[in-house]
Amino acid sequence: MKSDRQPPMTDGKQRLENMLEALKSRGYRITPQRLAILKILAQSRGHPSVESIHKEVKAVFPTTSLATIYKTLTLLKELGQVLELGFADWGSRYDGNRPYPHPHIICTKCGAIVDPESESMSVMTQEMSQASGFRITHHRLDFFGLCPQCQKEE
Amino acid sequence: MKSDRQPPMTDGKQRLENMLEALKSRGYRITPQRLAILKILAQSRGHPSVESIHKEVKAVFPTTSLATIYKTLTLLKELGQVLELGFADWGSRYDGNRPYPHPHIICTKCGAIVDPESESMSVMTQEMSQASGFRITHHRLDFFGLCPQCQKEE
DNA sequence: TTATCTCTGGATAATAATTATCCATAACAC
DNA sequence: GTGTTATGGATAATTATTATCCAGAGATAA
Ligand SMILES: [Mn+2]
Ligand SMILES: [Mn+2]
Ligand SMILES: [Zn+2]
Ligand SMILES: [Zn+2]
Repeated sequence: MKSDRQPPMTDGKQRLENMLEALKSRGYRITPQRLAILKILAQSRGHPSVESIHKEVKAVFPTTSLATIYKTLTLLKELGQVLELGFADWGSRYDGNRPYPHPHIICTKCGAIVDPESESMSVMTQEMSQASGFRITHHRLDFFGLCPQCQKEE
Repeated sequence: MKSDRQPPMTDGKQRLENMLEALKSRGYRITPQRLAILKILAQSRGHPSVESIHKEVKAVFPTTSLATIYKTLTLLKELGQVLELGFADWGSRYDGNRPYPHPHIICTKCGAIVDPESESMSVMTQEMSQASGFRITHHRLDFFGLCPQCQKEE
């Protein structure tokens, strides 16, 4: 009955507050450019790319450099406030709503990335650690395929 | 009872035959350089990098170019004979023994990559497909942490 | 408000893995 | 063996990301 919309852990507002606090509490300045980037990350549900963030920020501050986007993302990564999905073949994508490892489903045609609900990773991590002797710190799980929209257009 | 050694689907010999057949049957030539690369991929269990393959091949054919390694790996990927593990931050690693999606455990300190035994991915894939509406074609699952050796050296 | 001090943004160069290009030559079917 | 054509080697090009540099914005206190 209820939608297939995926509610984040917290709403965008709360996430923005968390990010701002993470910066402020460590003495980082809240500049207009940074604020704009944080807002985009906190509100977006589509795992934006560096380019798309840059485009959005430039709509408000036209002189914004690409380097500023990269710098801010690097900072947020260090503070654990954003999850980077790095890809070998194309640019990275970022999740500011769930800055911790979680599965993703990626459309290989249009590039859409969505967050499925899932829990079973923790048990699997446990098993892996047990069997291999590794002390596992994090993981990355991507599913690839065609989204419903792109299936129609086939 | 049985060892913790990880037996590949087939032994190196058989894998080499499969790869050679995949090339021959489609009209690709078996050059000394290609043969050397295939042997390395078929025998190695450590998910070699382009650089390490290059180094090994050059030991036999000193004039071998890095481009040749890349070309051969691209070809084998197209034929489904090697699995590429692409990383955003460092070079790719390759699995010639299990050229299909399977989990990996990666040491973030020394770069070791091992194949754990695991089955539970297929059920998880099923769930994901069901819940998201995606038609899932493949996946990628990496666990990151410290290998037993690097834990000791901490 | 003003002075001071440091952090940050913008411009641009540098980096590094991978891919593209070019052509002499090795592979292989005949 | 010969002829055709794919392949190897050298090298340039590509592209996402990082490093560098410095003017100026933001914080802070007088
Ligand atoms: Mn996500
Ligand atoms: Mn493997
Ligand atoms: Zn799509
Ligand atoms: Zn290690």
